[in-house]
Amino acid sequence: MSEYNFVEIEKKWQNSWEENKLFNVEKNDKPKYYVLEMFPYPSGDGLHMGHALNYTIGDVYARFKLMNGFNVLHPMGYDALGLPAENAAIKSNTHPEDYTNKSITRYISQQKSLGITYDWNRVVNTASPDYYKWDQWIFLKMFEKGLAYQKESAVNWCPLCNTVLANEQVHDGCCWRHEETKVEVKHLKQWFFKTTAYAEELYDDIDGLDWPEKTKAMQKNWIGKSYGTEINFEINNENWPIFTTRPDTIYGVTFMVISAHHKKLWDLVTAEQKNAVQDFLKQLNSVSEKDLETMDKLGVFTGSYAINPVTNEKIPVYAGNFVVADYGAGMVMAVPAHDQRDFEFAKKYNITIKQVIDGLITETRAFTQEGNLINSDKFTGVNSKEAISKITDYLISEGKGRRVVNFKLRDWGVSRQRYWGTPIPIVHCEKCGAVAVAEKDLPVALPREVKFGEGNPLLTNQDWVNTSCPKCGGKAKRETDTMDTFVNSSWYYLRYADSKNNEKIFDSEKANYWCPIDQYIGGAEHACMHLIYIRFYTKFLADLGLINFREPAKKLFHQGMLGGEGGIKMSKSKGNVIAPETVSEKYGIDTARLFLLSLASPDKARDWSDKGIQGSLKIIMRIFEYFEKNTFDQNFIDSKGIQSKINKTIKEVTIDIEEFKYNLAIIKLRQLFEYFENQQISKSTANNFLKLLAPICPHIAEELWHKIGNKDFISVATWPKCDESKIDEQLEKIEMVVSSLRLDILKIKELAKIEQIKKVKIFVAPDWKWTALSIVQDACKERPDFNIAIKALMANDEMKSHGGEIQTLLKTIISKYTDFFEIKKFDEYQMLLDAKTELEKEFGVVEIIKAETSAEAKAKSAFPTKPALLVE
RNA sequence: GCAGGGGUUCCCGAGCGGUCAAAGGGGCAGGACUUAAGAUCCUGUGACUUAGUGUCUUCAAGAGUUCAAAUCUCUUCCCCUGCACCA
Repeated sequence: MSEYNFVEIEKKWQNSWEENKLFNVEKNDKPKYYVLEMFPYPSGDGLHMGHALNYTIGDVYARFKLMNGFNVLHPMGYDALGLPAENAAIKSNTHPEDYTNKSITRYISQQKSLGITYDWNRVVNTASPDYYKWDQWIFLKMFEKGLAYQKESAVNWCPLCNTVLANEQVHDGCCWRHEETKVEVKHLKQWFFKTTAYAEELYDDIDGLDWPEKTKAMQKNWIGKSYGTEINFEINNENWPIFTTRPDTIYGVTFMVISAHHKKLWDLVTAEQKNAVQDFLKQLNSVSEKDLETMDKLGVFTGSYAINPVTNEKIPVYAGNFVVADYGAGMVMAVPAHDQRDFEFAKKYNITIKQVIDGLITETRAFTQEGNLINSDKFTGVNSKEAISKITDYLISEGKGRRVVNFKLRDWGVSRQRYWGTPIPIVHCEKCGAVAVAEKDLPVALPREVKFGEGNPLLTNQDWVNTSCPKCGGKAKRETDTMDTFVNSSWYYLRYADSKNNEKIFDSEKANYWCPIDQYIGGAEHACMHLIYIRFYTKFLADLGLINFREPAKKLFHQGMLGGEGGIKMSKSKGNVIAPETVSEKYGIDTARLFLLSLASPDKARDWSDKGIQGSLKIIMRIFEYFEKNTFDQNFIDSKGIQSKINKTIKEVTIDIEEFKYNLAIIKLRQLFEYFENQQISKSTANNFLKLLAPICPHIAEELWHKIGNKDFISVATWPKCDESKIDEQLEKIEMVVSSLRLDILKIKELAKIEQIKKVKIFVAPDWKWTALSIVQDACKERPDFNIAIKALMANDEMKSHGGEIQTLLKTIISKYTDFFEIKKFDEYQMLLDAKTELEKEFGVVEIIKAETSAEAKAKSAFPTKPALLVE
């Protein structure tokens, strides 16, 4: 008997699948299905088990759909541009291109050993000019339509590196390379994509998506549609329209707060306040809103005053760290009496708190609920909810306000002052300004020769920077900002449809055939950013007429995170990263797949465990041995039990996999296997079992499939169909009854020291529903039994104390709930008759005795919820 | 801080109003097999109790709705994810 040599088996089938091009797809007559896992950033650390889990979840689904007769597109690619490659260049003097290529090579070899159904002909690599050429092409289209534009915006700046820092590179307000150097906030002219142009559609289309509800909720909150009023405040004779959802509190505005990152902040700062504001800004050493929000709410007076449009009061304007620069006007009207944040700010800086809604304001809490207006001139007495529209109407009639719909979503800042990104195809000409590079001149390729570590690397290659203007031919410089890497991942799924096209971004017909993605799989951490950008791009490309759909992914699934041994987060620094190759060598990748998927529902977090995987190996070895030991005959007739069990399993596993409940599918497969493990099964049942196993453990399924004489590949075999007529729930119940009776009999035999069983008598009350009722009725007449009866039926102690009046109630309850409690006892009686033969095989004579009346049933036992047994 | 999602028995995790002392796995304990170890198989694994059974205590904590709550509602505590230059 050969042993389970998983390394050899897995290699063999992986090669065989590749040689036979099993997973390379083209358009055909079958319905298409596009399964996509979010592509990885090829990090130098290589793939870890968490990636493997993600791809395996997708792979099981792709294999399942493939076997269900779909033409399945399941591609893989690399989101290869990004910060880590550049950090490696700075820290270890490796060129980002080399770092990336090395990482990709490693990723591919690791992924191939996972046995995944990727179509390796369609790989995309975003760092390749063949790919990012089309990122640049899209940029030009956006520029043409006015959706790509420049404006000033704040960045983290390290004066020592002389460069912009990513939020990630700022640690506690200091530079990642210079721990003593405080990061400064600087304003630079940067490129933006006008995502807000699609805000309404992005928001409205969420409802139509078959995505997790929580993700949809997060996107809605992120886009943040709100109806409000824009009110004109005058500051230094200039009009500032301020957005608010609470115009009802306009009479209570006692100060204004402008974002500390606002581009017009300095217009408001007076000479006397200059130093104070400068000092304040120095305290802000990150542009990350996360940092700002967790910091104390700080502010400083700018020296300017705004005029309240309804009261004409002069109110001070503060600069604050908790106001978002790009939302609304980047300034808020503060009503400390009725907003908690404003309240705390006012307390801190001793600003007047003016109450305008009747309600309780304490030392620590503002009154933020609904109420009647006070101190509000002609609106005094109006309910605050009504006042929202009344005051808005008034402001409109005075020409001091208007109704607006506001979105929290902001335009997407795509500029990065870094090397390893897609160059922005713009040339700055002294005369013509920002000019688009001609389409025919794309791609604007990254020059290899640059210096890292100080300033923007692209600026260090003057040959590349200096060019001529595409418009006037005069002297010009290239844009040295590159694009955010989210740009690359916003349309990659379309490129897979036609990944090698040199003429076009993709062939529309191909994209429309394969896309949108039917099932997208990736981490929940992308709920807001990536998953909004990809939707934005899809809508834009649809508007260009390139595709005929407006949403990228029909269905979305978030896999859970994989933690390290003992629940500790897997990380390089903790040294607990599990590499898939180590695992495949030790246990085989099928075992690893089975283990990872059996641990938890795919959307839940789970932890790696070296011990746990042994359990998975065990069951795989048992399956292997079972198929080694047995032969499978086409003409063998399965027992009714096996027929029922296999069909039920087919039915349930099909649903479980469809719904991503792989862990439950595995439990059912194990139970099926354990059921037939010591029996003979037919060839077709053996085939069906292996088919059910194939998506989860494809290699061993393929191996055993061939071993039992099949010639084609199980990976592309047809998924088994459930024959409902073979499912016999009654039979399964009987089996349970038989096995529990059997154990009971054996136990009695042992206890009673019976050498040889001569006869088994089983007593049952036939019409249990009726018997129970009559027992209760009897019991109700005589107090002593009353409690027993009621307790047994209702298990409700409260009932005891209410005495006789309860009888009527009981009857109702019993007739209503008897089904839950008692009716199955009658079923058991029927089953017993069926089970009789089964038991006789083992114990000789078995007699089933019906207790004819309730009195007789009572006599056998006070409350026999199980058949009474008498063994002689 | 804001937004979203969670806390289930020794551990990991199913369950998401009645058949729930709660699937499955792991661990642990006992038994079978073995010279022994390993592997494998069987049994047990909240407490007390019975031949079958029953009673009590459990699903983060507290309160509530219901004849009935792990499951529904509210409050509190803790954990995870995201917060726009990590991808």
